[in-house]
Amino acid sequence: MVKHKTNTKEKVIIATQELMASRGYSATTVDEIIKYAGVSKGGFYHAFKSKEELTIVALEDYEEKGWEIVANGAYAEIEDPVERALAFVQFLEEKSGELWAHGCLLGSISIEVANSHPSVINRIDELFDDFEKGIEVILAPALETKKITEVSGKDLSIHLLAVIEGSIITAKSHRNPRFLQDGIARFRHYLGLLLKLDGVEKKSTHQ
Amino acid sequence: MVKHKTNTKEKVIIATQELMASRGYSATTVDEIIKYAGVSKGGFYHAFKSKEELTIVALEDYEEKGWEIVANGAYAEIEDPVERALAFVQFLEEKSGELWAHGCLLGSISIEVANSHPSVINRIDELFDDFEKGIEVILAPALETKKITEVSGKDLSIHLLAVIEGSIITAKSHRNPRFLQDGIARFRHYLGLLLKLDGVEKKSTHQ
DNA sequence: TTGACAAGACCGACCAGTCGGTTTAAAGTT
DNA sequence: AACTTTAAACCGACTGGTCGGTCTTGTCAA
Repeated sequence: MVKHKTNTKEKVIIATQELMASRGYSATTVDEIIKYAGVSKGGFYHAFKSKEELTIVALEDYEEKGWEIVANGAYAEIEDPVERALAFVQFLEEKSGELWAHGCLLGSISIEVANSHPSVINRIDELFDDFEKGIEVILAPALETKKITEVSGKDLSIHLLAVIEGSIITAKSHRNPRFLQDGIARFRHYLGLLLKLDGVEKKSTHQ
Repeated sequence: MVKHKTNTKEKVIIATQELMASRGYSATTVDEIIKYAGVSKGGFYHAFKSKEELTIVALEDYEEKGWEIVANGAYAEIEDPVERALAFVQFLEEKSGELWAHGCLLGSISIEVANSHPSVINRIDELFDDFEKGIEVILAPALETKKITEVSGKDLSIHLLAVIEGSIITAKSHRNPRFLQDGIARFRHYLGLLLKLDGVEKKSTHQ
């Protein structure tokens, strides 16, 4: 297989991720995608058989790239499980602007396709599960170390994802990305209380 | 001015609220709305001048009806501010299926119109603010009673809204309304820890 | 030659919105 | 009560434009 210089697929996928994360599925047209990507309509339909198939590919690529950034954070080298879990959440907080600059692709799409595009919502379901399990691996050891049984690692990872998705919505409606950062910080505060630590630094500067 | 009794507006508004909450703005067509409402195209455009104007009216009505349900909860009669705040969150938990049966209209729309329909997103911004202030009035006294200053009532009300919006997304993608209930319960757990209460009952039953 | 793409005309379905005409019912007239 | 008047409420075929997707022709690199 010889590699070509111009990769239509990649450009289209990136355009789709940015446009759909900020506008959703229906409001993002194929014509907009190809214009944003600098690609022709013929090239587009040579690379993808439909808008729906492209969406699934874009979702999978989004999960892969996103998790790569998360998995390579410095927190991973901390040995103490409790400190590692808290550092992980702080890492998300710091990288939130980069990770969800245009919104979350999974969240933006899942809202509108739940009853109309089964193949898409099924894939989103699985990708959310992957994220959840990845986060659980980081949070659960902290709970075990502190012998906390009232909440499971799975519960916490589901909740963290909900906080992120919800904070993206409030950040969008208020047109202020700080709401996302503060939302994650608030989860960290919860986690700190749960792990019975004192002095977890926090900020609250909405406005 | 002669008054004619009619319910076209109301039927259209209800249809719009249900359809747009579950599909978003772009994916909800005017033809679908009128079919769902059992109204003609002419009747629709006699009552509303455009889809965008209808959306704003539907949002305002949504906020009004939603807050009416919330404001009339039994929690309001509890005198102790701490118990009242916790009962309020539990009330939301119990009513979540009714309040957000099809998703949240504000959340579903805000995701996709942030960069395309300024008048709509401005109104959503204000309506979210109204909700926030309404919740703050309920949560802040609990913090004052317990002399908690590390988090403000405003911070908490913003966070609760984010948890609800985010949990609606995870509930939709996993096709399981329990995620919403559990998300609110998790916030109640946080609030309980914060108010330094022991024995706040909690549940965690994700599959 | 072959495969990856460019360019863009074109298709039928569907979109938001329009328009001329019809129905309804309250109010005025007898 | 029986009529006419009036205007709002309502109807649905229709319009211009956009949608996702197809198709043909052509370019260029390996």
